[in-house]
Amino acid sequence: MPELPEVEVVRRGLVPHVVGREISSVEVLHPRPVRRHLPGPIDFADRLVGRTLLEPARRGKYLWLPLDDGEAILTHLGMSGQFRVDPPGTPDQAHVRVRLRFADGGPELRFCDQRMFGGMQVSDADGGIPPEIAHIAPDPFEDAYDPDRVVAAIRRRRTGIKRALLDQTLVSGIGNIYADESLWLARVHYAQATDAMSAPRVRELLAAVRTVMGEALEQGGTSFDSLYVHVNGESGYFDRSLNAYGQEDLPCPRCGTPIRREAFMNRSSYRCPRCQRLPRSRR
DNA sequence: TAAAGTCCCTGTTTGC
DNA sequence: TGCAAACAGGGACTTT
Repeated sequence: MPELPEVEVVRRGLVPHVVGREISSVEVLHPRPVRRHLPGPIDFADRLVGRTLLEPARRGKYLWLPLDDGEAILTHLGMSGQFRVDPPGTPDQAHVRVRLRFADGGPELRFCDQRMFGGMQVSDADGGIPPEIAHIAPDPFEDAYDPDRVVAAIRRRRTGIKRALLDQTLVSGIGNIYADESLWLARVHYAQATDAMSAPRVRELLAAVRTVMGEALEQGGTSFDSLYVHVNGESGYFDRSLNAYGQEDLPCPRCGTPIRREAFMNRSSYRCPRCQRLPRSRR
């Protein structure tokens, strides 16, 4: 499931394959992945033909391919989206939804998405951040990221800390996996009340977020059951480094207590029942 | 199956 | 007190 590190790996992987290439044709094989492009699939295709791609950019889990006219192809991988680069004529892998062909006759770009939570749309980005994602906060690796502001915003909330970490308008790029891993590293319970956390504690947790996602990035991202792969089809290795997520009943690497899985927000949360305890309520 | 991330809807709280 | 805006939480969407 692609979160920030996986999306960044994809972005870097795309750079040598798309920059400076002119799109010659676009094939939309399923309407759902372009559902956010309100003028429809035909307009989506028409708008792109003849355009040249610039260097891919990213904020949080969103990735966009800027075009030479200031617009951009804004994409989100959802939970199973992939970009694949393959020579023309290569048999399609499963779930190819959109295909871009290029004027140079070289490898084509395929957007594959089994579960179709992801999507693409042409955005009037005007050379900057697409307006559709202007409400998304900077991610921890951007220059615009300001930890002080994020700490303050989190402490103003009245909710559980994991819910706040997953709120892309506070800080972007964090999904279920890295939320659990960061909470484990910082020894924080997922349900910890945000307004009861000290500023240094929140700052510590945000530092853990950066640490965890930075390490994942170095290892090429996390991979699960082939849902996330590099543009060449290879998967990342960070899943071998997970300490909490998906580790139910396995010993906590820190204290040996079995990791527990609990339902939270219609999802699973993994935590060490010893390292990550909920403090007694202050109210 | 259960699992994922985002959007949308609803209900509540806050601020002027 | 009244109203609008912001916030919080839950479900839908989709596939295997």
